[in-house]
Amino acid sequence: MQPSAPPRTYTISELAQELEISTRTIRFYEEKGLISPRRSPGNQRQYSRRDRARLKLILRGKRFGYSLEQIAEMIGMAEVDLDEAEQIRRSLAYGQEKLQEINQRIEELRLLEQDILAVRQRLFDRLAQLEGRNPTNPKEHRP
Amino acid sequence: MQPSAPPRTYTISELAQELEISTRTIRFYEEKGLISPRRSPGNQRQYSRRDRARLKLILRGKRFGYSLEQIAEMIGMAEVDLDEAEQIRRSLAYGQEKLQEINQRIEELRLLEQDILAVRQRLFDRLAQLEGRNPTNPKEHRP
DNA sequence: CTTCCAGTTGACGTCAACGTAAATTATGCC
DNA sequence: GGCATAATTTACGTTGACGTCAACTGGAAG
Repeated sequence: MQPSAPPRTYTISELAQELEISTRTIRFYEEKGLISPRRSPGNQRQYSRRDRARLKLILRGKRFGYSLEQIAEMIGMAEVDLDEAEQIRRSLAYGQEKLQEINQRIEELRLLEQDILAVRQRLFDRLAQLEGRNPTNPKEHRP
Repeated sequence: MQPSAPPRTYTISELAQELEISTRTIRFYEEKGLISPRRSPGNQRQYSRRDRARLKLILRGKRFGYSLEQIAEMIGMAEVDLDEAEQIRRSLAYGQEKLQEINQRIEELRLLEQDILAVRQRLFDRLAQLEGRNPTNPKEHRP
């Protein structure tokens, strides 16, 4: 048999470029305990596919207004002073909540859509009014 | 005919309480040009139903990670130095983009859901492993 | 009119989430 | 080895989004 296939790794700048964030940001996430990549013999960070997926999750969470702290909880990094099994149970429960939140958020997006549609409607009406009043001259106002 | 019905107004603290934000926050949004409530003879802010709806929109936008600046654009307060019609056209175009963004975001929420489900799956497996391995544990499964 | 609470305008403080700069070390390539 | 890139740590700076405090004013209840 062959030795296990070489798991593809990424450098920090590769990921930074692909995900369109700075290396500083990635290191910052590590400071906050959101990721913990392996290190090379020369102490350089080596990111696995899993690390990459996690970064994507973080960014996705951010785009929805979650704070890094909330994201950390979501991933299950909190409550480190519990025994592992209990820690996992808590994380599972937390994740359950988050899943429900997501469905609520989808509903909210629909509401946001309605809001924007309402604003558009008003703008549209106002525009028709403006243009309807001055069929020939786009700028003239009352003398 | 009756004189126009008295349009219901709100004080700043009423809104703050209802929307669960501070009065400071509301005034801050005004500083940033996001709302411009009328003033009473005594110079106190009077919020209309429209103002209230706008605040809700702002908060909703925030929950999805939009910055106040982006929200301002969304509402159509930018580019004040254009003539009104052109300004409205821009705002309409911008709104169109936002509507598309919203659909993308709904898709993204589905992805986020998948991410979390994946994390959960791993945690779940790990938990089963832990409990399966520990014979003193009440939840023993092995024969 | 006084009292008292709600509201107003500054001005300064704070905290999260990075940016930036400097000094040092690794890695890839000739 | 020698050189140019790229990475690492440390430290300080910045920006957005408010919080907090102070000094003042408005309004209505007694």
